[in-house]
Amino acid sequence: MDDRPRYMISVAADLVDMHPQTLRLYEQKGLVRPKRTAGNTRLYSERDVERLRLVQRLTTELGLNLAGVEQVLRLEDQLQRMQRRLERLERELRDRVEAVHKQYRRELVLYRSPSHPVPRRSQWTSTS
Amino acid sequence: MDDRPRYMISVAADLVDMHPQTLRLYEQKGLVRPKRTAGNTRLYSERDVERLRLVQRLTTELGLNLAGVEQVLRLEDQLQRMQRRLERLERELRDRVEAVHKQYRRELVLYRSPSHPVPRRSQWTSTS
DNA sequence: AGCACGTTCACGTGGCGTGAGGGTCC
DNA sequence: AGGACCCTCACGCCACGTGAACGTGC
Repeated sequence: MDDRPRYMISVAADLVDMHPQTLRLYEQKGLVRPKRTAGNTRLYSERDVERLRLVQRLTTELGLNLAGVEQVLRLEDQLQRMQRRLERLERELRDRVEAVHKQYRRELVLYRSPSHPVPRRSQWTSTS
Repeated sequence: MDDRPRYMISVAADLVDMHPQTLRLYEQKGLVRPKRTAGNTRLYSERDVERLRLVQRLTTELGLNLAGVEQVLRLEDQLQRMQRRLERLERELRDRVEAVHKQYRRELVLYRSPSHPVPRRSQWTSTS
């Protein structure tokens, strides 16, 4: 949650076990964007460090070059947004169906005949 | 639609303007899987050629290495499957809501009072 | 004053495209 | 028999990680 910039480059490099020069290279390629102090010193946030770890996994374990890392980061971001949209849609499906049921229950109370009581909903909702 | 293997390697290489040796390299890395004749000659399908073009775009235009291409192909495939699932879910949402409406319309016909005609649906569906 | 930061340049390694050599199939 | 296929090996280039040199900030 608290994601303020805090680590200068040597600390960040230690945290992810990489060469400081490598971190500078990654910034130059636009893969991480650490903040800077007034004196131009890089400050890496926890999120920056996490991204560094991801880049490290992609390069050392999977052997991607930096152009590939950039594309993979882009696609994974896109995938994550689509994932969220999908979950939202699933929730909406449940809610909308429920809303329609509620609505009709209200209407039935208004319009039903006194001699014909409204049956329980569970008896006339067929779908699971 | 018709996607039979048909191009031997020199023809496929001409089609995508690449070196035949490069195509063999891509197969070795598992990026394309052309069929073979009984005499062990590679035969590329239209789909194979299309994949070659994609690999070409990723390598020459975007500068990925082959490990990166592999990951990007995997992610794009995943993205496409998720896209289809999303469309399916959107359709389902519409259909389910409609199904509930239909169900209640039937019920209202059965249970309404003769002195209280059922109002038009457009009047008691509030949500957009 | 000293140490870690900044940038730029140089070097080594490895991936990848391409060509050559030699064998096999139609 | 010739040409295009197969495979393996070799070479050159470029990306990238790393170190050095040198200047600047705390």
